[in-house]
Amino acid sequence: MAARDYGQYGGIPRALELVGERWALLIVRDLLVGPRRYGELAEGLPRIPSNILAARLKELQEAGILRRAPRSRVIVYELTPYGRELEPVILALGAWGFKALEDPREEQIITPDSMTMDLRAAFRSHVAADLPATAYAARVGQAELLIRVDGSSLDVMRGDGPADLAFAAGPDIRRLISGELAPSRAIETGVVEVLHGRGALLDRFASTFHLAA
Amino acid sequence: MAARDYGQYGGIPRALELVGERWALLIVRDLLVGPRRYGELAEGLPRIPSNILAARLKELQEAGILRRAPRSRVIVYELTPYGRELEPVILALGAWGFKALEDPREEQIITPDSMTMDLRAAFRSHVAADLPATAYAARVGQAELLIRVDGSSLDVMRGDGPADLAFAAGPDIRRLISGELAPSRAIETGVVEVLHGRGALLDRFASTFHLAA
DNA sequence: CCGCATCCCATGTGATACTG
DNA sequence: CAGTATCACATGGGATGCGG
Repeated sequence: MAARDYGQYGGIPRALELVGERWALLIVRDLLVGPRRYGELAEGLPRIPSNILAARLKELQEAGILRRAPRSRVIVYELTPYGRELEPVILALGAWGFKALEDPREEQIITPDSMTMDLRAAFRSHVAADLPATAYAARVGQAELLIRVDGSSLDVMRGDGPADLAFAAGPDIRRLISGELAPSRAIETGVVEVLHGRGALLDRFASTFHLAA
Repeated sequence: MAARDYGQYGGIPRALELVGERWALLIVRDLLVGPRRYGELAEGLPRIPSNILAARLKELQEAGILRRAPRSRVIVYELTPYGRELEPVILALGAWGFKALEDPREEQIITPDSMTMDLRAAFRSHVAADLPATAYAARVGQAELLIRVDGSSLDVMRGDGPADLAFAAGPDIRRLISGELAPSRAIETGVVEVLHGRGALLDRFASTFHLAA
């Protein structure tokens, strides 16, 4: 790539040369959830122009961060091992940015992949380790996620499924994760709507996923 | 700021809105080493145009990441507590990018602040904890650094001073830190020139600072 | 001199249209 | 569906200017 140069020799300038261009880290974020087709990426990044998506995919590929892989007649993009090493960076960045979230603007949407990575960033494995295994089915905006916590491991999948607690919420779920809003209050005020299961399990959810300013 | 929008609501898009613009993270990196004046920042970022530096400083200030602080007649820029929380992000990014470093291009320089943060990223505190306290005086390119390791704590200062080992090196010191080049070979081949002290201490340096692909 | 602001041009980006 | 092509525009880069 060797695109735009910062004139410096060091780890950070080098990283920014590789993934510092606009949209690049969002593409990597979505691919950290799993391999994606071109159209799936475009769908998850609604405002990216197609020429930019194509250009970034080419650059990230040349940088050895992702590869095009043929999967039974269709092509998917997947991270290379080196690309997957960006996970700590993305999680740290997401945790930091999460704390600066304000109320969503009109046009801002929540995608399944973005929600998945935010949950990973907010996941407190040491807390979860002391809690019983739990499955949550969450609908947040457009995103339908099946969240399974078992010991200190977290698995987030798209779609629905059997769960101990099923709930729907809007972007205000951020207030639950930040601790700004207690679980009981979240239900009372309608920020979270319990669809199935004991609402008390939302306490467990809030202690498992927490990211405070 | 609310500059360019990604149309998504989440931690990572939010972070990129705040520090995703070109040069922003390099400014934060230098300020993580310590407060800096406008001219010092410009000196450490040789290729940044002055209008961009001024614009970024204003944006980062409005985002609550840094503040202008008057220090006895002159103004310095320093990180706010929230800005300092970017340190894990910068270190993770630097560690990742370090592994992708190739041979330096002609115009690429090493600045004291960039070298300092790279050393912090490569520092293995658990290794250092088992080694005797050591002070290194390193001259790498333009940068003169005094590196003091004591237990699991690391302190890097600009300038010279008393040290157990003083050495000079070029950008190829990367090969020492990546493990590509053994300390003894580094001295033999002239990659590292020992100025003072026992060359054997370079072994200790290499185990203290290590970042392998 | 330091701390910017202004100007101009090259390049990257964004919206739309289009093609294999 | 998976991208290219085109073109208007915003941003970045480099030189220069300028007030305190």
